[in-house]
Amino acid sequence: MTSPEPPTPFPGRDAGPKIDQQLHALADPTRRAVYDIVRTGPSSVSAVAARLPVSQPAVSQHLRVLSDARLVTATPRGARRIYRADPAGLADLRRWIDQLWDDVLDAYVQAATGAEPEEER
Amino acid sequence: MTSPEPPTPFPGRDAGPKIDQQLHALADPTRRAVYDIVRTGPSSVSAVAARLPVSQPAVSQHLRVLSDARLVTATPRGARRIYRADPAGLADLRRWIDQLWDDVLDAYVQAATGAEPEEER
DNA sequence: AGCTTTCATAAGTCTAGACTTATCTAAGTG
DNA sequence: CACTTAGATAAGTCTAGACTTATGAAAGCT
Repeated sequence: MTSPEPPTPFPGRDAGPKIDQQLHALADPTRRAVYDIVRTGPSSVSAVAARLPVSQPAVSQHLRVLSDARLVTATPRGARRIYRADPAGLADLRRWIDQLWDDVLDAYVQAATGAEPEEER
Repeated sequence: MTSPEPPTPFPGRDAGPKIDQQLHALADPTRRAVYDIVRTGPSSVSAVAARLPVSQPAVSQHLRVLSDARLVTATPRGARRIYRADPAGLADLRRWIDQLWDDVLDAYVQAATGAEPEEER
């Protein structure tokens, strides 16, 4: 075989905007710390800020990113807003990673076992 | 109960440098595209660059980040360097997410079921 | 009604990092 | 050998985004 196509100009396959947001959200250490606090136990913004060496607005901004990524949800409780982890959002990311893992492992064993198409240029 | 401790000054728990590198590596869309090409089939640097709208040095730099994060490995093949996905690196990230998922789901059902310690201030 | 608390948002700063072009080395090819 | 090809690295630019302080809007408290 070895189709005579040009180098396939562009894969175009993307992880989708949601996965992109979630990876971006968890890539920052401070934001991960915010998430760790919130997921351990539901917390208000100021309660999170009290445990981290950053300002309250910084925490609000991190929680906004986590909320947009569907990794946390907010529930108004009087003047406070209680943030908690949203399992549904994390489930999406987990599915994505699992799929990736299956693909990678599959390609790996297939390369190790007999058939090796090797590199493509 | 309600322990009389101060707000627990800092969690200090971090995902570790390796997970941090891997999340950071996969958080960039272009780098994810590089990874997608390489994981689909082992490729040289120029083969990757030919399929993406970025320069060859950009691809080299992305592959460096992916390599440092143990997500890809390089094998010299003459003047070329063949890059392929490293399952071991991805396994680390997958384990981390799975652990996170277990924790989050656990906290969620525990909050839903009876015992609700609610927010902590 | 004021005064306080809680939080989001606005606006500005400053650094990380995603790109570029310009090399330099190493390995193949005539 | 000269010449090309492959890729890494250096150096510089420019934007995203992680912070800050300042302020405004709700909600509770006395």
